Amino acid sequence: MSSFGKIASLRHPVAINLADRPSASACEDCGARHLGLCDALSDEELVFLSSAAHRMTLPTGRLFLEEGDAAQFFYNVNSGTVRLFKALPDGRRQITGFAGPGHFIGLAATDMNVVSAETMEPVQLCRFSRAGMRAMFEEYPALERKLLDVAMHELVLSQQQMLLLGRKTALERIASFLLSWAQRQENCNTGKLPRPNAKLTLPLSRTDLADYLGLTIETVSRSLSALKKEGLIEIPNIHEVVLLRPQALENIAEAAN
Amino acid sequence: MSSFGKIASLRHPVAINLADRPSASACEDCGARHLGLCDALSDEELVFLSSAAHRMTLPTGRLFLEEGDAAQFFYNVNSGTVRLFKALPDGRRQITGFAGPGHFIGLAATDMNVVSAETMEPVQLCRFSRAGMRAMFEEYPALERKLLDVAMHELVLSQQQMLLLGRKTALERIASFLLSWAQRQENCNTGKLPRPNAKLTLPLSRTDLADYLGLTIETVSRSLSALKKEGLIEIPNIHEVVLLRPQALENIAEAAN
DNA sequence: GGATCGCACTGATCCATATCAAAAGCAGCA
DNA sequence: TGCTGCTTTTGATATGGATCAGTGCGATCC
Repeated sequence: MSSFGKIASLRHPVAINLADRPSASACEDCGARHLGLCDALSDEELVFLSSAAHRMTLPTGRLFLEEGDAAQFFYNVNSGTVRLFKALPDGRRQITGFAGPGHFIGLAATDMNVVSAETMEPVQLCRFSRAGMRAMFEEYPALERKLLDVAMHELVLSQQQMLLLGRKTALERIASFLLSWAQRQENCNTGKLPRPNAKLTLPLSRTDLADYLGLTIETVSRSLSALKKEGLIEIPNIHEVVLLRPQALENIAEAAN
Repeated sequence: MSSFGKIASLRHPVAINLADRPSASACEDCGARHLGLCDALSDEELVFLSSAAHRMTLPTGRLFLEEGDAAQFFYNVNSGTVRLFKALPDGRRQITGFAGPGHFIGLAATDMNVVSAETMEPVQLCRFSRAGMRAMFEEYPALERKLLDVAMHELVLSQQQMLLLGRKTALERIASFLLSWAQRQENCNTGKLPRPNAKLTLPLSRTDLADYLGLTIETVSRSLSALKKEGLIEIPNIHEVVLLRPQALENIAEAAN
């Protein structure tokens, strides 16, 4: 099997399709190869890992990991989107992140899960036993290296999110979110501003958005309307946003003045 | 040299005193050994790593790592406390965490630092070159394993903090903070509630507290006063808090009702 | 002991966002 | 085509915490 170019950083979501390696191909959005782990491992190692994984397909709205439960497994998403969240007894909910193709779920756990995970669309996953994780690391240090990269990248994102939740206004949160989501889907996190008129697809409901940004759905809706009225974005339908003036959004998001 | 008991999880801060191993001893607060990395490495490996580290001492209020700068080094704290934060151009600040003895700083970076770091008291650190990190990992996989544990634990904490910042009220934030700080210093993060009348030492100013909890100093002050008036805490002086009724604090913190 | 300075606390007011209420859009379905 | 139920948007009002404005208080210095 041919070798693939090294992936320099984790700006692009790291994908492993352990149970289905032939499906690894150029990303239709950005052209990069979502190989991640596969890239770091020999064929022999891959065979081993594939056998350790269980491939599953889940329908929309399935809660497959619950905060407080024993952490038996960790997962790697192959397709679809998953929301990760924590909740308070009275129902208040904070979404801590979204996991798309290539993302890992359930790494940041001790013996219990610290977040819940629920599918937002039909989702394909590879499931790994946490118990066997240590043993896998012993045999395949490359796996561990990749996971360390992933964890450190997650940490960077969560620090950004803390700034957003702790100190930004509603409008700034929405602007920040639109840009970061564009990064995520359009330029594969190159750090560049999306081009004008970039079209975003949001699999999220307004409720998800509110729970991710620490706002209410009404405030989310009003802020989006405000950006629309100012001519910075267009909203053709609920699940699409067009970024007419990304630079202006960036100025709002980073409170540049 | 004698071998030390395995450290089962990362609930206890992981300390490495690479440049000064003899100082590793039983924690006066909890009796556990703050060995962390040392525990995972052989003496021979330790000697290598010690030579890779530069030991430094910094005075109070020293900004030694700035967001946006090239990420040359990462650090391990030996003594003292460091605040990690992100700031917006207009001066708003969000503290993303505090690093005490045994904590790592600068791991979650790509080629640039994503947070700034500033000492809150006189601090002793070991400094490592990031450039040499990969090479160190090749030679000493145990180092990587430990860092993965650390990163995953940080992730757990930051998810908790997102819930706090996005969804909790001022009073809930203060109560949550007091309990988590107690965990940190008193029972070495065993997950248990601190005992009644546990005394906390806060090296933080009210401004730090506000910037960590996403509040203003006035609200922090008012919330602490409210808890005092209700008889849940006592505040002998600015840098000390006595938790008279931890269970009641927990009820507030987790919105149990 | 008194003056000065930097924080912390407390009170009064304001405002950004939450909450409450209703209308509008939209998908599924008979 | 219209009915039903759900989500989103928009409008009116309420409120938690921010902002503004003192006051208090302990440390340092003379």
